[in-house]
Amino acid sequence: MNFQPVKGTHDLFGEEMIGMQYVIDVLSATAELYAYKRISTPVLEYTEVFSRGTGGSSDIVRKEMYTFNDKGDRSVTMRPEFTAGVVRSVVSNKMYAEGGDLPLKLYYHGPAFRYERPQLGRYRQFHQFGVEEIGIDSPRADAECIIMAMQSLYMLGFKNLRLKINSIGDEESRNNYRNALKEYFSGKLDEMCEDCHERINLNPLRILDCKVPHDQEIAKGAPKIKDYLSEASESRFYETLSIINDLGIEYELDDSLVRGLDYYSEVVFEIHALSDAGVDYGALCGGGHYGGLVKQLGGPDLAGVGYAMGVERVYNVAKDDGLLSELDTGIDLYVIPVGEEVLDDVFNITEEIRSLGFSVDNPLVSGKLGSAFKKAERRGAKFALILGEDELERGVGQLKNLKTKEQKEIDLNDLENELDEAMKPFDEQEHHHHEEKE
RNA sequence: GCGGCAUUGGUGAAGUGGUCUAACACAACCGGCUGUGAACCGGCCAUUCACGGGUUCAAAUCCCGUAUGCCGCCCCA
Repeated sequence: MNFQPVKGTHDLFGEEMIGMQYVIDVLSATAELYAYKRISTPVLEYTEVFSRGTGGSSDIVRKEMYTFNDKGDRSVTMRPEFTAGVVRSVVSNKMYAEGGDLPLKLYYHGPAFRYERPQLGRYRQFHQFGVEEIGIDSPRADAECIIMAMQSLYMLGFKNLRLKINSIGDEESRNNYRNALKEYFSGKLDEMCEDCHERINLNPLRILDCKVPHDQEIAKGAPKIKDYLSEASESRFYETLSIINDLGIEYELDDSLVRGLDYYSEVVFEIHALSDAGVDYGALCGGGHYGGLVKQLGGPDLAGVGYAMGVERVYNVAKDDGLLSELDTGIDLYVIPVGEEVLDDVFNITEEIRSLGFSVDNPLVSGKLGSAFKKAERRGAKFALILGEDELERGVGQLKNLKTKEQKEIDLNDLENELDEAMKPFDEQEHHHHEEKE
């Protein structure tokens, strides 16, 4: 028996776990700065939440979902993305009715599932972090959302981000545009790939996303969405752009950017980053405005805006760029007992130190002093506290700074002050570290 | 879902049909060494080369299938 993890899934532990957690912490902290509150919704939803919410024309819903019937013969799906589930939750709980504190500002993170061919930076079980702002319909809200996405990546230390942005307009704009595209492509369909034959009926916007070179050539001559935007959509788009621009954030207009999910309307965006090593992990972040989704899922006619990030992708680029190299993963202290006789006392003293708020460990069993030091090293301990019979009799311990190798005798009856004193330089160091980052 | 490449111990890997009961290195563990992490020395560490089948006197090495990984397509975070 040699079990492997299920294809496209992987175990998260050690350095990677710490790094992923750090990424999530920074993204969450940024969301909190923008007054967002965390929400957690179920992994499982009724399939209809996604088929109606995420949209039946999207590839995600059409062929990438983990869908099955439960023992009660209900069709359920493991979420392929969060937005539909979060909006469903907003509607189920009538959050919009709660004292009228709109807009709702919600952030989330957790695993999502798509049945795809695994590749670098793409897994079947992967993690998303995202935000949804629901109940406000303003270009300023859209702009704030985009700015927050950029800001949270800057907080992680990213320098070279590419913000791609486009508007796909309101319902009316898109209908007109879709018709124009159908007309343009229908004459050229013979030269185009099979997928595009389907796309023209399902959602002609998606043809613009086609990666087949010849199709791209044809798509270049296609009508542009910007020529079909209603006056309202157009002015709204330029207002969003000017807010972003005023903050000095650079963007790139990309009229082939249409996004794969059906609920988007008006402004849509993606953030890309190549790692310093030149590795392309794909879009780090994607999102946009959605006008009709809340209503589509049975709620009132509320607009929303949001984005989602791929946590693994963000982590991978951040790691390649060395942004995670100084994460502090060690414990404060490792207590080293000398001799079998002191184990009980060491156990109790360790507990006492924990109650003072320091992370501390000891080997629990007696062994060679050298191997205890090695354990301390592997735990990343900043200090070792050596305790033998001699010390315990005198009520003292040998506190050794494992980095500088300096050792001094401390009073065990005054552990709190002694340890606070010893840790001080480390706390300051960490403090500076954070300041540099922000 | 389609196409390409890959898969040797905890890790990096050598090995392209017999000399492979798989080199070398690192790590781990044990001991020399029962109060300070080193160095040194000794020991130990894949009867087995992803899994299943085939070819052959002989296979880690060739062939087929399966699984997984990576790359491209598709799609997306």
